[in-house]
Amino acid sequence: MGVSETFKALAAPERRKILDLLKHGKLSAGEISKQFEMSAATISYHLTVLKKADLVTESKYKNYVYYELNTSVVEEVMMWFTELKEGK
Amino acid sequence: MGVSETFKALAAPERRKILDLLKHGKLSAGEISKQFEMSAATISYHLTVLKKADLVTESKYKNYVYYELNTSVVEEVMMWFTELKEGK
DNA sequence: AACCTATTTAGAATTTTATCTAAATAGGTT
DNA sequence: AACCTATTTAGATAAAATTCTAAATAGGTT
Repeated sequence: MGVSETFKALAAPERRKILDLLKHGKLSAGEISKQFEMSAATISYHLTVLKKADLVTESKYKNYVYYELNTSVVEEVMMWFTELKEGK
Repeated sequence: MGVSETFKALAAPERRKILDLLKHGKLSAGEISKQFEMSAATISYHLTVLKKADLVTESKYKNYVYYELNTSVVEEVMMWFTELKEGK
């Protein structure tokens, strides 16, 4: 829930790719997993990191787990950058 | 020189604090170091990380090394966020 | 040259991350 | 209930990041 977790989450290309995939809407863990070479367990790990950083939210339907981009945290980090740039 | 390096560099609170210190102008490695409990060697390490991420630039004067914020990379990362948010 | 101050580099120890396989859990369907 | 599919958790291993102390380098001053 802190800025460190957010940046840490964004530091891995795999996780940024996941966010990119989610730009156009919800996807299940499996649908996300298919876009990578890594094991489903590893993708699950990356999804957990993104979830802890509040960059995605999850919802369940049947035996699927859907992930969705959480743009409010993106706003928060943009704010951080703006303040850095403006020397506030 | 990549987005990963930038985010990785920003993920540590010590390094974000260094950037904050540099918001109002150049500081030498020693002046920065004084603001932390850590050894000068460790701060030097963090400065190297920031330098590799292009978040700071360095210049030498006498036996001092001055560090300065590099705002152009900040712009670049803001762009990345904007595209994520706008779903481009 | 000898010395002093500032900073970085080297090497070691510790912690954190990332990945895999195998097993566990959860929800349907037959 | 038995089974199948989707996903996560556990445990192990390997790699990367963080920190320290001690030594090396760089630039002045005396």
